[in-house]
Parts: sequence; structure tokens; C-alpha cells
Amino acid sequence: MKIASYNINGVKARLHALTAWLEEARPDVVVLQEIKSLDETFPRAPIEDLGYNLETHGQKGFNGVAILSRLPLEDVRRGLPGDDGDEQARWIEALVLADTPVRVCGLYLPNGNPAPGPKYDYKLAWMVRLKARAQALLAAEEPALMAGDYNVIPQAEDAANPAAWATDALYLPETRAAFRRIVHLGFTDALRATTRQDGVYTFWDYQAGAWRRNDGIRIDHILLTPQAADRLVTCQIDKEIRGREKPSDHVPIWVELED
DNA sequence: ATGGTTGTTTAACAA
Repeated sequence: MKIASYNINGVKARLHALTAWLEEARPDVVVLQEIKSLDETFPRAPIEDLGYNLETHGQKGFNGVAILSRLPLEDVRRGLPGDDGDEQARWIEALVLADTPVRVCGLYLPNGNPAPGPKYDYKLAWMVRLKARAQALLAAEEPALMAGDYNVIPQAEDAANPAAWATDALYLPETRAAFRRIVHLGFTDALRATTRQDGVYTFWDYQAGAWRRNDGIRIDHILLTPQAADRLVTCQIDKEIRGREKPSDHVPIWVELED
């Protein structure tokens, strides 16, 4: 089973880029972030016509996540538990009904800039809630993964120019420590487990020629429970997508799991 | 230090 994550940066503006990639890459399951769309204005038909079941968790103007799946979905859950007052659409999960069912969680972790400040406080609080959900996933002892835009640069080798990010919410020591506290519960970072080389990025800013200069960062991650990691075949990044017309500033990352 | 770019939406905000 091929499971991908893609921060699409506006699904309506990116519809052609998305459908072209779906037809080429043919993932079985996709989690999208930053759909920037309400559920009722999400362009469903072009995606359903490609054979995908579609579940959205939208919001007007920004944020918003979705799950696309060629396989049936059940037990769809919207919103990260732990704060009923949180209005931001950043979490969706579902059980994918394959021969061996896999729980797929899609997340859009808060950016947190500027730090320090209330946005950074929200990011760190959200990561505490994410840790709680992650612990529950591990306790279930089932194949599961959490995929998405984590807005976390885990280590210096995950940025072309780490010094430029020194005071950024994506790279502050407290951010990276919070990410490690989740990974070290027992998750496998799929890209790190299958790729030896550094300089593998998933995001290049639109500004200042970042793509042309390969001034990227690795912030889109797929974390696997042990039962999913046992099935991990490969993890890849579709870097070439970033050089196309009207691209998102992120590219897809995907894993292949044994059926 | 600052600016640079894009999407959603029309004046900024978020990234």
C-alpha cells in the first residue's frame, strides 16, 4: 500500500497539479494539508472521478486537511483530541480497510511564528496533545502512521542553511525537543529509516529563489508505529514536483507498506 | 536587517 502526504497550499488553486500527480503517482491513500477550503467548496468531483473516497475537515481561508483513499475508510475522526475550544482544522484520521487495516492520521502542525508569542504557545500546546494521541496509537499495537506537515526541522542536516532558521519556530530547541519526545515514544521516522543521505528536503520557500538554490528544509514527515514500521518497504520524496508550473511550496512524501 | 512570493480574499493575514 502506497500512502502519501502532500501540503497542497490551496486545493482550488492547485487542482490541476494535484490530479496530475495523483494520475502519475497513483497513491492508494493521500493526506492533504492546507486545503484552504470549506468542506462544501472542496472540489470533490475531479478527485472522486479518479477513484478516491474523500473525507475533508475544512476551514474558511486557511488550514484544512483531507484524506483520499482508493480503499474503503471507516472510523473517520476530525480534530485533534484534547481541546474542545480549538477551532483550527489540523487533524483528520481514518481506518483504511486493506487486508491488514492501517490507521492513517493526517496532520497540519501549527507553524508557530513569530516565536516567542501566542502562536508559538499554541504550537507547543498542540504538540503536547499530539503526543497524547500518539501514545494512544502505540497502546493499540496496530499498524498506524501519522503523516503531514509537522512544521518541525528535526536536525541541522534537515536544512540547507540551518543558521538561517536559528530563531524560527520550526527549528527552536524547544520545538525539536517536543518532536523528539513524540518520536522517542517508539515511532519510526520513515525517511530517516530508509535514506542515508542528508540534504533531503520537502519544502522550498517561494521567496528569494529558494528552489533554484536548493535552499530547502525537511518538515513533512511520516511517523510509523512499530507494527507499521515492520511493513515499511521504502519512503520517497517526489522532489521533481517542486519545479513544475504553479507548484505548492511543499512536495509529496510517501511510504510503501507491505500488504 | 530587509526583502523576496503565494493563496485566500479585497485589506490584511498566514506561511
